[in-house]
Parts: sequence; C-alpha cells; structure tokens
Amino acid sequence: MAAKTRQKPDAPDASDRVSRIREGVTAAILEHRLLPGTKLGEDEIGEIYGASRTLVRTALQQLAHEGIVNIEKNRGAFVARPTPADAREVFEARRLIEPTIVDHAIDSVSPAWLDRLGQHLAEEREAELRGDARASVRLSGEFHRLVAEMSGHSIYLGFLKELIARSSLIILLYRRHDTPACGTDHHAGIVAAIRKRDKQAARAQMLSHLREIEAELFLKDPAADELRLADVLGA
Amino acid sequence: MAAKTRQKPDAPDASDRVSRIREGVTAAILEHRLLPGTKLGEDEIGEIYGASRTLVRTALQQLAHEGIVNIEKNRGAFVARPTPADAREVFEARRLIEPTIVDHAIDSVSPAWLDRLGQHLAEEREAELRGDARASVRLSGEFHRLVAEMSGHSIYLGFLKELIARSSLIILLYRRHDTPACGTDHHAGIVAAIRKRDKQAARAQMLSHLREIEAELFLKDPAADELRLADVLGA
DNA sequence: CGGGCGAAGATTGTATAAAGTTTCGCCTGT
DNA sequence: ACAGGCGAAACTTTATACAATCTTCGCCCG
Repeated sequence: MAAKTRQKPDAPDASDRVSRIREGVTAAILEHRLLPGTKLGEDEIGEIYGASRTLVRTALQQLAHEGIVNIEKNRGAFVARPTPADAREVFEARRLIEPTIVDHAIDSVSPAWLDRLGQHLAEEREAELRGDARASVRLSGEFHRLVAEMSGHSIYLGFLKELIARSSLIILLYRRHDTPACGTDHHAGIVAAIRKRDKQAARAQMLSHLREIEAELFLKDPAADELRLADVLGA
Repeated sequence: MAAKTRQKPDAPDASDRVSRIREGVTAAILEHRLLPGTKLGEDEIGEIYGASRTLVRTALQQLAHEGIVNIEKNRGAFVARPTPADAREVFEARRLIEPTIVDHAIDSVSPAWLDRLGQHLAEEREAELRGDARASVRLSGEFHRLVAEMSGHSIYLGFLKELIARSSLIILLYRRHDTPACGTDHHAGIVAAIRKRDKQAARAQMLSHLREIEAELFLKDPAADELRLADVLGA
C-alpha cells in the first residue's frame, strides 16, 4: 500500500512552495518587519521566493482568509490593519474557545505532550532572557497552538490558529508598554494545572491570562480613531 | 465619489465569477446533488460555469478551507466525506459558540432584524409544507447564519459559516430518519426568546436545539465504520 | 489464466502571456 | 496659478500553454 505520497492538509513542516511563501510572509508580518498597511506586490514577493505569481497569489489568498492580509479588488494585497473593534472580537472569541481547549487537552494529556510543553516553556524563558521580542511573540503564540494541538480537536485548532495569527498582529499594533508579550509565568501556571489534571484551575488561568493580555493593550475608541485620522489629514 | 466598484469582502450576493462558482458548487453539495466522495474535475466545472480553470481552482480552494471539499495533491478535489468524529467536533463547536452568538444578537436586536427573522420563519414553514427537503436544509442553515449576522460579531460569523456548511453536509450524510432537518418549531422558539430579550431562555433553547439535531444523527463508531468497509470489500 | 510491467491518456500543478483596471504625472485651458 | 482631464505605466485579473504526475488499459510473462 504505497499511500506515502498523501500528506496532511495542514502539515506543519509543509515542504511545498506555497506553504513556504505563506510562512515566510507570516513571519515577516508577525516579526514586525512588514507594518500594517504595507502593500504586498505579487512580483515583489515572487522574486524574493523565486516563485511565479501563481503561487504567490495562492499564498496571499490563504493569508487573507486567516485575516492577517486584506485583498482589495484590482488593487492588491496589504498587511491587515485590525481595528480596536476587531481586536476586541478576537480576544472575546479566544476567551470563549481556549478554556474549552485546555479542558480537552487535559483529557488527552500524555507524558510525551508534557515533555513537549516543558521544552517549550524552556524556549520561551530563554528567548525572554535574550530580550528577543520577536521570538517571544512567536513562541507565545506557539504555546497556545501547542495546547490546541494537544486537545486533538481539529476544528478548535483551526479556529485558534486564525485567532492567534490575528492576535499577534494586534499585540504588535496596540501594545501599551514594550512589555515582552504575555508573561511566561502565566504559561508555566497553565502547564502546571494541566500536569495536575486540574481542569478548573487550568480554565481559570487561561481565562485570566487572556484577560491580562487584552488589558495591556491600548484599544482606543474607533470614533476617536477616525477623529485622529481626520486631524492628521486636515493638518 | 466613484467608490462604487469597491465591494464587501464576503458580499452575500457577490457577483464576481469565483463566488458564483463557489456558491453553485456549494448548493449542489448541500442539496445532495453531488454525493460525498464525488470527484470535482476542474475542466468539468469550468465548462459548466464557462470559466477557465484558474477561477475554478480559486473557488475549490475556498471550499476546501470551508471544509466541504478535500483537495488531494495531484489527484484533484472531492466532495468531503466527514467522519462521525468530525461530526461530533462540529456540533461540539456549535454548542460552544452559538449560545454566545444569540446573547450578542439580543444585545443588538432591532425591529428591522425581528422582521427579517419573522419573514425567514415564514419561508421555512412554507418549504416544510411543500415537503421540499432541499430548501428545508438550506433555510435551516440560513436561520443560524442570520442570527450570527444579527450579533454583529464578524469573527463568530465567519466561524459559524464554516460550521454550518459542514453541518449541512453531515446532516445529509448521517440523518437517521428522513425527518426534515431540524424542526421549525425550535427556530420559532428561539426567535420568541430573542423578541422577549430573554438571554437565558434563548441560550437554553439554542443549546437544546443543537443537541436535538445531533441526537437525530446516526454517528456510528469509527471502528465499526472501518469494519463495515472491510466487510464490503471482503464480500 | 492471473499478476505485474509499461506506455498512452487524462488530469493537475506551474509558468507565462494577454486583457482590464487603477493610479499618477503631465499638460492644457481658464 | 490652479482645476480638470488625458494618457501612459504599473499592477492585478484572467486565460492559455507547458510540464509533471497519476490513472488506466493492454500486453507480456509466469
């Protein structure tokens, strides 16, 4: 039975070229090398990755569906600029879904997974010590995705991937102080609760963790935003 | 101000050709004219809609992301065949999200929306009287989407659209009796609760409604499924 | 007569070229 | 000097052509 060629729809180490472009652009956006509003020309990206526009276009469409890129008809693709309202929606959705995800994760916990989580915490601590903000943001997102993978719930995993990508962009945009993302301590606490199979504690910690992240953002009123824009344009 | 050409990213009456293909194929799948496992050839679809393969591919990729089509590398696109495990995941997600959605819907209720809901209920009753199963399934899904639109929460709306599409496919696959989808009475009850701004009742009714839909499905054990398949092949 | 190898056909993946749209600069007219 | 419009350049969109891969059918060998 040579069913070897078949590969998972969302393989993490996806070796095909579209995935490489998608992940490269995602990394560039999330590491703040491409600011919101930046135009993503197809030729430009294609040249960077040595691919034709066909593949670039596919990747950009996927990113648009993830919500970190906006495609405007006949104008091109731009790095998304989430509004404060978007931000609130994203975090509300996370507060709804993630506590349930940790519940499931605890149900299907295993020594191998606990090892993986511990290893991840170590990586996060190291990045934080280095003061590497880019790696911190990336690893913080990966922690949440790891828990979702652990839960074995593919629908929740898919939703959360989207929410994490958007969150990372939002955090980079609206972070108040330059505090390095969300505290590693929170993640450690969640892992401890998972290790103890304490669902109630895990849910509670996840929830407060998410609340704290959102509380550290400066989500100004959309109306005020409009005014400020008018101010700039009028001046 | 010639900003007429600009259109919403997910316009319901999207007039562009990709959307027309996507909606046509979606309708065909949800109306059971294309059975799960059916191959969706690019040329075949392109000829039907008078479009080139480029557009067909775009549409199929979007459908794959929605989960009602599977794309296998170098083999093509097929109508998805959700497993019982998939079905349980989808309905669990709906039970988590939809009660919250009705909450929001009640927060932003308006006379215009109530009219719209009432009108929809009438359409559902009419289709049921006609015994038009296809229309019933479609309208039943649209009811849930309508409530999500009412909530004004774009993230939840996006997630629910995906869940509804998958649900429709699942219901058509695993329905036990040929009972016409989910009872219109449930929907009427939910609308009544929304009209009374009774969040608790609305949440409870939505939840029991979803439970009842799932209870009417015959979600056989995956293991048993394998066995039956082996049985057929062996015979 | 059954099984496996191989070539032809069909289908998808990728690249390139043609068509349509937007944008920006420049020029003209007032 | 400034407003308005014409036109070219750049880009996206769509179509078509080419390359790679898989499937299928027939043939040969055991």
